[in-house]
Amino acid sequence: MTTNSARPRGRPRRFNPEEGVAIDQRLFHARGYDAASVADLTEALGINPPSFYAAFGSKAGLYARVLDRYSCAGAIPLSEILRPNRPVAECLAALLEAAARNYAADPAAAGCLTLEGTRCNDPEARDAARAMDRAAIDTIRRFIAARHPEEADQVTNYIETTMAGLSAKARSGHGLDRLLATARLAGLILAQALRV
Amino acid sequence: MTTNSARPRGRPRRFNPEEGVAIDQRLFHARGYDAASVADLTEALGINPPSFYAAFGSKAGLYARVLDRYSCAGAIPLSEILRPNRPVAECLAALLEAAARNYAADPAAAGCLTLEGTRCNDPEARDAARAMDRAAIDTIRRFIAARHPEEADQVTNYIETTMAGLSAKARSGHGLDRLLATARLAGLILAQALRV
DNA sequence: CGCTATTTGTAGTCATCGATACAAAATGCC
DNA sequence: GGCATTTTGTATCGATGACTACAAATAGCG
Repeated sequence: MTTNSARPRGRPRRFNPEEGVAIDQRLFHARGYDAASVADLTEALGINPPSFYAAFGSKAGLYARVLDRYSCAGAIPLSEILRPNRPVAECLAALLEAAARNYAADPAAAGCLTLEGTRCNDPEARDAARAMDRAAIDTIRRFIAARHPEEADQVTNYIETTMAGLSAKARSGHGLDRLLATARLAGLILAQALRV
Repeated sequence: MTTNSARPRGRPRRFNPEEGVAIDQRLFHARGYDAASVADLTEALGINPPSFYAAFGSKAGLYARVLDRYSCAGAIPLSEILRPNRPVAECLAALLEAAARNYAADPAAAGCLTLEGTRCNDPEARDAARAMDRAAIDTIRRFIAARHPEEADQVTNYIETTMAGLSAKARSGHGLDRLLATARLAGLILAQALRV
């Protein structure tokens, strides 16, 4: 067995890539994928382009890691909100409220990182964001279909559209109060739609 | 009085700027402001950059003319939908339905040109789109406030958020059927919200 | 101390962005 | 015809985009 030294062979890194992902996550969230340039991303990390590309491969590569991190740190915790032992309409109303709170939590990085990412102009980054978005939507649809199979498609469409609207309005300056009021109003229809 | 000749003095134009605005309107709508390059815009018109800048001043200048044209040709006809002699909730439900139809009308240029324009990365174009958006929102708010002053702000927020969501989802591929179903579901809450 | 491996900083690459300089071309006016 | 005026096409401009070639620097290993 070879020695498993704590430090690898060559010159040591002067920055921590994991911390870099966290820092640039905020930058991507604040400015959007297109408007966050590699020059911005490297400057925020205090490194030069070669270190950036050695660590992350490409701008889109870093963005993929940011999206992964976002699902664990920053995104709405779907599994905590969509509980199998609670009425579906109640869960979905809570989801919309959580979206309002989440999207308004940081005014400098408003809206949903993933949802906004699905609208950028880079095909690779856009596809990565869309894949993440689809996964979240499928989770919601399956949660609804488990108890309301007939209404699952329609209500899922309504939820994702409302969340997209909340994210868009958060980015255009709507604060917590307005988002929350809208989310609650939007949530009122769910009980009817699910025939509770 | 000087002679008002039909044709001005110098070399005649080989293209019609008004037609150019109409053609590039579709291009802006299809790709978004940022992704539609001046090279694209001039090629679509069959002209070279100098003719483009002589006629429109700048890319953002053309976009301002496109937004103006959109309000007359392409956008939702607010004045036809928000009728003072019809119940407010009914008008707003019709507005959401019109939005669904309008945003899905041309799959290659989905969503609302103005709403999508408010999210671009060029400050000048973004401000122009935001001004147009604010004007539309104010029209809606005043229409509601005329008969439901207490609920005007909240319901206006709900309407603009829902329309932003519909536009976003139209661009992400939702067809007429899904948008319409969502718009109708969203419209159901209006009667309750306005205490009719 | 060499030797290898890896990261670093400098200084670029090439493509594309929006926007222009300039002279030839095409018209009206006299 | 000759001049003034305006648009045209060609061929760029400088700035910025993502990305890299290359050699000096810094470590472990023998």
